[in-house]
Amino acid sequence: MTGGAMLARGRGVTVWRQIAEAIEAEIAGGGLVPGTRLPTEAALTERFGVNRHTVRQAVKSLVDKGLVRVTQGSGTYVEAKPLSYPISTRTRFSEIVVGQARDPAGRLLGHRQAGASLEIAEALDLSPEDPVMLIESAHFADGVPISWALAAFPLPRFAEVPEVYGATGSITAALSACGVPDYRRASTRIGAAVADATDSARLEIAEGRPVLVIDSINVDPDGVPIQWARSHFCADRVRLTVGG
Amino acid sequence: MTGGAMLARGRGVTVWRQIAEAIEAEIAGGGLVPGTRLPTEAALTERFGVNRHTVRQAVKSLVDKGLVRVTQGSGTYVEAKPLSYPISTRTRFSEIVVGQARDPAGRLLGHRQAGASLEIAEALDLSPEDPVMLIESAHFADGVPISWALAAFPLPRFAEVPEVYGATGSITAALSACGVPDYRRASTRIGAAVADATDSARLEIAEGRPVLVIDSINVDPDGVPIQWARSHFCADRVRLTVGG
DNA sequence: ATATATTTGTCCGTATGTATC
DNA sequence: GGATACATACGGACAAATATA
Repeated sequence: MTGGAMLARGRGVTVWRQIAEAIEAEIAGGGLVPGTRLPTEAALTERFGVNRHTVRQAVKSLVDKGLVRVTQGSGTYVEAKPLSYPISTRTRFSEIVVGQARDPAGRLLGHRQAGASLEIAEALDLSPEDPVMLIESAHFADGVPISWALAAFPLPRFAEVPEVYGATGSITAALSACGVPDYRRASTRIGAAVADATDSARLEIAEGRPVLVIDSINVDPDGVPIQWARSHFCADRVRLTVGG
Repeated sequence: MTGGAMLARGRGVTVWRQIAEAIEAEIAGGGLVPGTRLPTEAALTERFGVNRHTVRQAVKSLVDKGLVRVTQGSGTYVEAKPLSYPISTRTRFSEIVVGQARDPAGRLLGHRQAGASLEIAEALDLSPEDPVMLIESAHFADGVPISWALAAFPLPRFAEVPEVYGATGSITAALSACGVPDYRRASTRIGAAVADATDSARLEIAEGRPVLVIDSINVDPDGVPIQWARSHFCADRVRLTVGG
């Protein structure tokens, strides 16, 4: 038995592609649940009766499709299916995650006071160099990093934001503590980039993977801008939706 | 005169970064209009009194920021500032481009009849393998590629789409010729990826640059799905906006 | 159409300052 | 302090793509 019984050689479909499709079918069919580890390269090599490089090429194609993630020294893991992330006037990270039966978390990475840059000043209707509170945070679903963000809040009104956010992991709670019971999304700009070293570390993805970069402005019920944010989403783990 | 009078060495800011910021300031200040060519590497080398490699690193950082584009053998050129692309129920490429004082164009790359894939069948409310017309097209602003798309239309209702689109470069005109005077966007899903060989060729960008991948469904006034499309936007040349 | 010059891309090096352990 | 790794800065040669005469 030389293995590779299901492989059709010399019929126009490369071997690595057949292997990739076989694994993909297992994932789609539910045989491989998100989070589980794929068989090792050695095991796949034996199972399909091919060279290790062929298996690696197949796995690489699945990585490029965002279906699996490889961690050197650990193994290859099935990715969760992308989070569907609606962009609306009432966009709340935790509500979106809970709505898809997953467990949200937010973590404060750091904060500092600074003068508003030109961009932030314009977004928040301030003058340049007016004091703002900058906070960096990371956001997770089921423990997997989804996004990280740099956000700016006008001072002195929102001086307590870092403290409350650090304790609760919730922007909604932090704003509420500052006397803003509700807020809504006033504008959203969406771009894309490739992950740099920071994205790579915070999102636990390789440099060069795609990220969605979203600039947003939230306003209070009176329409006064209270938060500017630039969020970096791991594009492999999220699909933004608007309308329908 | 050894050049580089405005460079501050040994003060914590690297030389290549100072050069990049100097060029960026010229672009922001209007001294370098979009489309114009930057001085050659040799010229910048002399002007700043540094090694060519240092200039190249500065230019590379501007490329990564999407401010300039380099073409081997030709030069490096200032990029146009990104097109602001609103996503709404009434999204029309040509209207958006004209609204920003730029010149839109659409080109038919190819078309073929095929059976609907699972994804397309679901989007258009058909059964799998029902006949659809697939067309590939590319879209430009001022002659610069902005996006390309694969679109599917139900048959036989939209058999004439390729012919009219090929002649006019307008989806609106093609649908109108098939008896659909108006249509609206029913759903939009946004993801991101890195450019593959196809994206690279059609958008005239390097492989590995970011692209925005947008799946959209358009419906006629009765709410019947008439078009599914997967568009690939050059992320360096577009910012999607929603709301505000 | 062909040849030449121009311009960027890549590779081989060397040396130096800085951060880290 | 010493060892090490890494990014920066510089020098030169040639290849590849483009522009031009």
